[in-house]
Amino acid sequence: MVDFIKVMLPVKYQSILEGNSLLNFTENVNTTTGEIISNVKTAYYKNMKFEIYSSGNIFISGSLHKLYNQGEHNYNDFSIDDFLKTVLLLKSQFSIDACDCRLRCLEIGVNVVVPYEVDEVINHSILHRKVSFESKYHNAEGNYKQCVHSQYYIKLYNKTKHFKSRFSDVPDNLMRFEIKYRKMEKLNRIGIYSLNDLKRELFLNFKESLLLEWDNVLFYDFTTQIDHLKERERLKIERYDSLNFWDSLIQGTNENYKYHKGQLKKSIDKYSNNVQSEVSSLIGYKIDELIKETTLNDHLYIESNKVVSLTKKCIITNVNISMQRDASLLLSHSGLRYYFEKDINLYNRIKNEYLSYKWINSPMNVQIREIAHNIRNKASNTRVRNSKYYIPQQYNIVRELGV
DNA sequence: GCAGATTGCTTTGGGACTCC
DNA sequence: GGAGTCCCAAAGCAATCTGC
Repeated sequence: MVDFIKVMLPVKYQSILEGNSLLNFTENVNTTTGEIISNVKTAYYKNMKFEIYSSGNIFISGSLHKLYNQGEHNYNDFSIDDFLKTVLLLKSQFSIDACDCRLRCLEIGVNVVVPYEVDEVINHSILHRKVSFESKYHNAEGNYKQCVHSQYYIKLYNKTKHFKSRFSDVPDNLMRFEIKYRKMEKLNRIGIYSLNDLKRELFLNFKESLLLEWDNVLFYDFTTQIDHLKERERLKIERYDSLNFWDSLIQGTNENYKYHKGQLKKSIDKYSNNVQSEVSSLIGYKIDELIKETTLNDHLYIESNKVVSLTKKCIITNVNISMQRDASLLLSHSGLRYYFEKDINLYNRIKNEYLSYKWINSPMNVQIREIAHNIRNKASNTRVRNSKYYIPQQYNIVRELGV
């Protein structure tokens, strides 16, 4: 959940960092005179930047999430336990105490697999608290959309697009929603001053903030079905998809803006899948998963997972189905429920692939029933198809494999 | 024996294609 | 253009299995 940080360290760390063999500090030098022309020494370690200023100020900045991943990426989940391990890594490798890390900047965010094209979701996010989203590009982060407020930024990323070419296990439709606090006032108000203040219980505040700010996105729902309406009514709703329309409203009275926001909400409730609310639930689930107490030392949890570790895989989805009954060949209800509770990313990937559009708004138990149904349909339809193509005496590799 | 979980098979609906 | 055919995905339904 915690990603980018910028912290200030006390002056005592100058000699500690300069003496650390993992850090190679460099300075800008005039190549003709040999004179040092900058007032800062800089070193890099796995995406983290270490700066020592001649004034005595020392800063570390970068993504803790990427540091945890060897400086490579931040597309996977970064739980509170992973964060705490990374803080311990700062201590063990650089002798940096979390309580000495005075926060200057903090980014919190969450990666969720959404059941839609991420670009569709991002492109229909129009405003955040009356401020429009701008398209941005960053060497390390790729394309993203950002909304600038005086104390914080809101950012939306398509992580699949950004990382898929480099990492094969990036899930499809992976969206990142992020708040970057560039002023500490809001965080100070809830007692966050240093890295050491980022305790488990405070992460519930982060959940609240992320959900609140996602809810504050003015979103035109691209699943809105209004073809059947009279043209006049349809055009009234379609104009809500235009940034220009909302821009003109922002210039006008607040009442008018609120009226149209209300009308947009009504049309979303009436004619769409309510994508924003769906994504909100996914963000909530994901955060709950990231901040829950670790079970790594829980004996019963380890024992129960031993069963799952005896890898027996579904012949269609290729996921582990050891939690189902012994004779199972296909991922079914209990397996899907297991993944819904323990690996929502995987569950959503399976849901995206096997749940038809018709059931997308159905209750969870119905969705699970239909996902399981479609998985066995796939097995059965494949079997029927193959039986047509192969004559009985012919060697059939598909039959041999049991598909 | 019963309820729920799991599976397999048949039927249905719709899209793509061909032919007249 | 529309009738016929093929193919595929999804829905419907019944049978079997499992745990209590």
